[in-house]
Amino acid sequence: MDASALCRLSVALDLPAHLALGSVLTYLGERPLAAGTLVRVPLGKASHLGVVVGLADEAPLDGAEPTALRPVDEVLDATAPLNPAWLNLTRFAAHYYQRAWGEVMLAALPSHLRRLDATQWAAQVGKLKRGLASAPATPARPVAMPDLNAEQAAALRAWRAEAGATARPALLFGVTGSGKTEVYLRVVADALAAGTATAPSQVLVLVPEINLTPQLEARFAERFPGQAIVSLHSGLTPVQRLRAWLAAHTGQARIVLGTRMAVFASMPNLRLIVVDEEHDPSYKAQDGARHSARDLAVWRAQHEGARVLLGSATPSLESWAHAQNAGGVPMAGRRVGELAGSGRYQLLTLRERVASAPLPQVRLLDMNAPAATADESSRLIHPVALAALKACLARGEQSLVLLNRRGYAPVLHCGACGWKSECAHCSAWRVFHRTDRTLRCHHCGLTHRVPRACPECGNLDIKPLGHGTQKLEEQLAALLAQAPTAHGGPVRVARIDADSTRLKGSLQAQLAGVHAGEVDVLVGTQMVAKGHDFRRIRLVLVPEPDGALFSHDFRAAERLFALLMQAGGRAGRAGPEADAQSDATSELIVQTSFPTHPLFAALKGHDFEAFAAATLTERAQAGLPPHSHLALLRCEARTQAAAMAWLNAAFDAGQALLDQAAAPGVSLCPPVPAAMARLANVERAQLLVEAPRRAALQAFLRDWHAALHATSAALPQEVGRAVIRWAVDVDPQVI
DNA sequence: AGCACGCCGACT
DNA sequence: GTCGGCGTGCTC
Repeated sequence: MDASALCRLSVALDLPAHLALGSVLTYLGERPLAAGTLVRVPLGKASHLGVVVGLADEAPLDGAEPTALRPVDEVLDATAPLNPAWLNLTRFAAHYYQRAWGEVMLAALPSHLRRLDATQWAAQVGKLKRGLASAPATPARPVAMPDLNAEQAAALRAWRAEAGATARPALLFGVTGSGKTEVYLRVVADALAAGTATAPSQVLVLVPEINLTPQLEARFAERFPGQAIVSLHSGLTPVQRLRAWLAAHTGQARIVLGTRMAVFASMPNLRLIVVDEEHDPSYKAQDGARHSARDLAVWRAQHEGARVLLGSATPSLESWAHAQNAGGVPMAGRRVGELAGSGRYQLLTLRERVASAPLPQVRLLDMNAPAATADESSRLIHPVALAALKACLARGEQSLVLLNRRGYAPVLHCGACGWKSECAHCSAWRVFHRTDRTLRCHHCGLTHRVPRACPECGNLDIKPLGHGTQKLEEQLAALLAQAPTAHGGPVRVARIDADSTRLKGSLQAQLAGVHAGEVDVLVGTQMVAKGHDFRRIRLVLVPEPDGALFSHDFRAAERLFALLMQAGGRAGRAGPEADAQSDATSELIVQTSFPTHPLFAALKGHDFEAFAAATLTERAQAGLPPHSHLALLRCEARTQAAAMAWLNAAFDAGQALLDQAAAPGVSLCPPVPAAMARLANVERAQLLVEAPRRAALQAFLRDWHAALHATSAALPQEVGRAVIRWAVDVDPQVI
């Protein structure tokens, strides 16, 4: 082989971040390969999947020049290379979230691809192409579309009024039941119609959870017959995911529907991204590069000439601030979408529920009142709430009781010696599950049979403290046992939570049972509050929301408000299946010991805007997001002392950088143990970084991150050995 | 992270 | 005499 014909290729690989090597290595290629080409390259003994990111120049490599570059093993060229826009997206995400580019790219590719050689890859691609060629082309019949109400039409007009390079991201702010999905369907139809025969448009639709994909996929399939729709989420088998990814990458899939991972789908003709329930915390990844799929969706759309529509009944304060006029100052009393003004985001507003179904009445029950403290059952279910449940039963209506705590009781307690069922591996209680008589840690999975007697003192009288969904289900059944029902039979109480839906398909089956009217009272966790329509439910009861009001987590109230609004929205949604008495008002009952809390006043008025304005003011005063930008440096170690020692060194290194005044306004908080200090026998601590401007935070993180490797190398060996890993979390969800 | 090489106790 | 314990070190 003529050595002069060889070229040096830069190839990004998924290498562990603490490796001093970086993630882009240099290999010899027989010919230049376009950036974005998939290759397999040797590294040590094994062959790894990598992505060509360019030709390496003749300058010396990072660190010592290796004695000999190794040639690439093979080129996976059965498909087009990943396009420059995708490379830019992953590179931006890597920089922004302080991770290696190769790690982000390889995590964004279907994992099954790593196991294929060039021949197997070509076979997969061929299979997909043949499959598509033989699939009967469904004729694209025109589909009957429901009429838009005035607000939906106005929102669509406003959306269409912005076009081209100057179009802003749009925030569709619409109460539950206001018909946001219909607006999504219309803007998707627009985007698909705007494509050309040679480059048919592709659309990406993001949803917060896998559970929501089937119903949305059905809705899109019905509206867009003949258009290839694929789903992309972690519930797929590796091969299914590979196929869906490939369909998106080749441009054959016109609509890609998925969870946060789908924001990285390779889509050569991407024209539109819809982010449904954009406020949902699930969009923020909690492992690897802790990216926000919603934020990346906005960035991606703006850099690929696509448009982006964020939708929510309770937008994130970040998005809400962007949709206000000057500099994020909220403006109360805004009129409908068409008047949406000069924010960074276009605001589209839907205030009315479709078919004018009324919003649920919100009733607060004061749990300090004598009626609520008379006996144990009243402390759980206020007599007024119990009466409302009974009235529902008598009328043959369904009710939903929402408790965000699964299991029977959150902790088991010995009254004699004070023993509690703590987890041996986590700083948490093991939860009492009565159905299988176990104590289970919900964090690490540690499970034991419930002891017959106190393990500390042998006392036989150990008692569950507090209540979870299992106990609530049991107690409601007891409290309602004698209540007359419209169907004449005994009351039917059912429970839907992560425990009852462990088996594949069981959530859908249980939801179907509720829809079929086989359940009178449904007990559930937030799982049932999200996205599922219960047209027969007239009453939603939230017995214990107070925990979130005074949480150390500054976003807890925001999440509670969203959950309560969403829960209330489950009640009495109008629709073709709504029963005859659909004009009857539905009700959201909230039991609280703090009835004067301003959150509840806003809830009563269904007034997200008031809640957002008040919360934004508080955040401004406290210097919290969206008025500032945060990052966390997290450290995991075998001992808390090692984690703290490591973070203290990182703190000093960061402070030294700040003393050079490189990043204006950035400040560091001293390290503290994490809220859950021990998880699965790993001690965790963290250090908060705060900055008034995103750019300053980014500049600081870049320099700091580079310095941290040297900092940790300089620490005493026993600290270094005890540290398991560390990582930066940019824009953390909880601090 | 893998997966080597590398130097000390219980087995056929 | 080997098989294997996992301690350190390297991977373009």
